[in-house]
Amino acid sequence: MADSLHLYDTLTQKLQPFTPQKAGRAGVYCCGPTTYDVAHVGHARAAITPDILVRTLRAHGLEVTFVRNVTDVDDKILKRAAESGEEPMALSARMAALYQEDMRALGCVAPDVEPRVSGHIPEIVALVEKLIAGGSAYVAEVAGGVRDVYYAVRSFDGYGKLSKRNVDDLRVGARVEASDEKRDPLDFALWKGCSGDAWGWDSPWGKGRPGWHIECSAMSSRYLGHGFDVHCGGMDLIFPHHENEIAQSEAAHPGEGNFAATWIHNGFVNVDKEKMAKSLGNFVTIRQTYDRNDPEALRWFLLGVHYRGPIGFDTEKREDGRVVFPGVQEAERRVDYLYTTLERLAVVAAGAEDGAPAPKELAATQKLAAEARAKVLAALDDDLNTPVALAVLQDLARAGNELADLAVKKRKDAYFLRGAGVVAAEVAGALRASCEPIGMLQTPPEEYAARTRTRRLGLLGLTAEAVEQKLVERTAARQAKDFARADALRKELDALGLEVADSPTGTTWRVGVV
RNA sequence: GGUGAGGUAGCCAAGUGGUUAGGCAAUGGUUUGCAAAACCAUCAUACGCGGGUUCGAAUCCCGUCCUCACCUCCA
Repeated sequence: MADSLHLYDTLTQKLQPFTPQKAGRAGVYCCGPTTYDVAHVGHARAAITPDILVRTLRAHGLEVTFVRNVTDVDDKILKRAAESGEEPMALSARMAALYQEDMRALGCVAPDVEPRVSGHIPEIVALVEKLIAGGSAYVAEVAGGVRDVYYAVRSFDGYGKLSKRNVDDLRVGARVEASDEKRDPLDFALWKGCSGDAWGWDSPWGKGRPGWHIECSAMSSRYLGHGFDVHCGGMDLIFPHHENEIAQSEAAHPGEGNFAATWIHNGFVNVDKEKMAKSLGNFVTIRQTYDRNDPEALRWFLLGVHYRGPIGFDTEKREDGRVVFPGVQEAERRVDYLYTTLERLAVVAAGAEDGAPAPKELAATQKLAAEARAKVLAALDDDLNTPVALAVLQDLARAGNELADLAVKKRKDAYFLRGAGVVAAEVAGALRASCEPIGMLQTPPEEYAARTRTRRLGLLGLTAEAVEQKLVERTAARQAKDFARADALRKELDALGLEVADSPTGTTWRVGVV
């Protein structure tokens, strides 16, 4: 596989063939959340990108160690906790749990290791000591006997190589804070000292907290070693976060090569062409989308655009005041389509007979099914091109529906149905197998149908019983050939957002995407 | 100012030298007691603008306009 997967590497700014550092294995590190608030859609995108990468690597048979950290010690956490009177670690733990829940619902594979800063203070302290000993960092006295430790940016020759900046440019346009403690305005904190009663840990420099950046150097090294395969994160982390990680890690491992072999960075989620961000106040939380739409719809929505490009997230305010997310709604209809296709195929597949020959007119469909997973993997090999992967799935699903339509048309042709059933099973299997590398369709169809029905009925303020009652009435009217009455009832249900379908085998209903 | 990412048909979005995705919307059709869903067809000789290279350019080169992001916390 090593030569089929190509990833765009931020460091070299080129599409690079992926070659594992250790044969048969891959180490992936992803910058996880700082746990001071609930995650928004931008965080979902940042999580789903490494998810696709890890799935792709595993689909190729590599043994992947996926590390995603939790930054549970940070000034923002301290500030937020102080506002509400909550203990900082309690806030962190609460937000970390919500984050994990959000990502699990999104269908993201769980990290193999999910290290927290609070559990790795000794590793961080050791790394800072090493940097001081190597001349890359220095201790600075702050008022009141408190001591900080700073990284001396100019001591590292490669500084700026990831973000394509040079230190002098930075200096000119710098809005970097100069302070008395820093020898150079560009220097950044490795350890921030604090007084006795403040939130902190003991260290050789007195009580304090780790600076931002150092935790990722310490924890990635602990679990993946220096020079692991892929480091992921949002594009806004390139500078300064990842630049600083490189400086710290490479200074601590002189002569051991690059900190990470490949850097991939996902683009932003935009609202009105502007980056979704806490500071702009234009963010929508992941849970807000889950309230309205299925988590799998959000996944489909996010995969519809290549990870490096911007993706627009629209919100629309309806007359009744409710806010909807048109893009995610559209995605939910697509997800419905896929699950419905699986259900239809299952019906046809139930009529399969072992060894029955596949009908000639389904030869092209069989071919599509046989090739689908390989096509999805080929798309993912091309720098995780998920939009192309989705197109493959839709082509296959269309073929599946064509088959199901044909089976209805030929419902009296027992010979055809036995063979078509075999093909239907092939298509359904291919659909599932092709969805697996992108984490779609991982729920049994009936479970998906049940959970979306429940959610949508709730949004509409309806109960299944009320709907069923209307349908009983309508069925009676239809049997009495009172079509005027039947249509009136249909109209009524339709206005409520319900889709009623009459078929030879009876009437079914579903709630449309709301 | 420095650095980076983008501008593709009504909308979203793949495509990086020659047969080019996929989705949404719209219109027509198959099906249906009527519908919905599904399927078929059309919309699609589109690629910010101006030059150039080439037998041939959305794709390469030069110039130019516009948008966004990072340079401060940020996924």
